Amino acid sequence: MIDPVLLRENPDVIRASQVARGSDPSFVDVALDADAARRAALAQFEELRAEQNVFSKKVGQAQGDEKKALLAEVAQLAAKVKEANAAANAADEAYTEAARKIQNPIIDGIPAGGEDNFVTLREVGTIPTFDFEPKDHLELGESLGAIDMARGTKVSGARFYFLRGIGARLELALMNLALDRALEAGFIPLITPTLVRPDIMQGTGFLGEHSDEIYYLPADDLYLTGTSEVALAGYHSDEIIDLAEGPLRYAGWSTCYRREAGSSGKDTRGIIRVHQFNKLEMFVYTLPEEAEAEHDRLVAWQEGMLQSLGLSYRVIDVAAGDLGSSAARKFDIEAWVPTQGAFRELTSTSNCTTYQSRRLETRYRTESGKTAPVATLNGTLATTRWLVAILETHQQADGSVIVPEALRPYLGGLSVITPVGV
RNA sequence: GGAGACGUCGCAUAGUUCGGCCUAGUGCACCACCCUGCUAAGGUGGAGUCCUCGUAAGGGGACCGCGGGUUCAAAUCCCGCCGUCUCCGCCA
Repeated sequence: MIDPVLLRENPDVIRASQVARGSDPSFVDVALDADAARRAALAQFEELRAEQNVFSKKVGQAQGDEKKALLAEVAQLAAKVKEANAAANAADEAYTEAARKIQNPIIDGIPAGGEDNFVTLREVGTIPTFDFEPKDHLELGESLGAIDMARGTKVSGARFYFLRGIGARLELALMNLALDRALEAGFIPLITPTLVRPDIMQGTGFLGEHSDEIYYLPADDLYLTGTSEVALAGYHSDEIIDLAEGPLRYAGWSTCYRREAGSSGKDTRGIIRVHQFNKLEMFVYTLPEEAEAEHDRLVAWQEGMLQSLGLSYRVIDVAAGDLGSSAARKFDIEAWVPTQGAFRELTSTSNCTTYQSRRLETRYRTESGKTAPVATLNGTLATTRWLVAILETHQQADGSVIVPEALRPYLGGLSVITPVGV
């Protein structure tokens, strides 16, 4: 939800943001009109209600004929109040609807344009080269006994898989490494619910543009979350939180469920794009003026992970048109996937400024004692997809894979994964 | 799934019988000041959230789990929903 004060006082900023995103700037004017109408309707209702309150008090004290007279007088007023109340409610809803169509104003200076207009901030690591024909992650995963796609499909359908043996262990090792890093940085670990109620799904903004992507259980009126961000954002909804001791940083682990409805035919091979995977997500509640610095810290923690795993990657500043509606800026980190000859997204971190917290009503107390919306940020610290880059990057000619040193302590010191007997 | 009880301004509670005396009382915690010399107690005052009008001082309105209804008037009566607790049933 956008800041209504910004809308009223500085609509041009929002218009410019809408244009940069490739969205419709006319929503701004619709919302402005709706805001004015809403306030007028509210004022009218409140005036009538005040009048009615005065009368009601008198009626309560009056007796006999005087009471009768007052009741006659006030009867019409009651009808008017009811009408004005309905009008004010309708106007308020109209405003909310209009305001929700406006996306979070982008942070000044981020690239304009769509998916292909990102700016590469830096490339880190050397792109691996092989003096043999590298295998892709699925071929490796199958020969290592780590990924079983066929049985995943048998049991659950396309885009489902089993991680088995070293594959299962590797994923747990990765998650544990990420969790330890998060703990070092002061994050509070959370294992989150993956089924949430409609109001939380709505509040986090996922029911809008992502609604096709979401699994829904009609018998229970619950949604399966595609990321623990949903539960983490809902965690402090409707609360006034204390930021005096610094930001609240949570590391949420959960399984994530995605329908991948719009991506048929894309990434059908292997575990790059699947209906179910695991993720450790960072989520931060902080002061609005701290948000950009925190955003940089989140990227730094992500880069720390990728570097420890010996992956080659680039950090991109995602263009305005490719942002979700809640994000004011987004950095993706993409790792080199050798058999694709391309960088593929492994992490994503968004600065949602106060947009998300306004919807969910998460506030803090300013020094003057007033409440104000907090800023929220989120970012990936590890997901199942990372196994793709790890396996492919560290493969050797004989089909074995070298375990990155950072993961070895979590695998009982194992340094090389070798193919299982075929 | 069945039966019952309950949901009040940070926490704990009063108020719901019989609608208006509730501008929602009290205790704890909190803030300021006073008193007092001592790991404390006491006194006085203040303080909720949200919207809105106003340069301001200061007004007005909404909020007693959520949403409707009855009424001149709802914390209080009626309906629906959500949640919590207890007992029973079922159960990976």
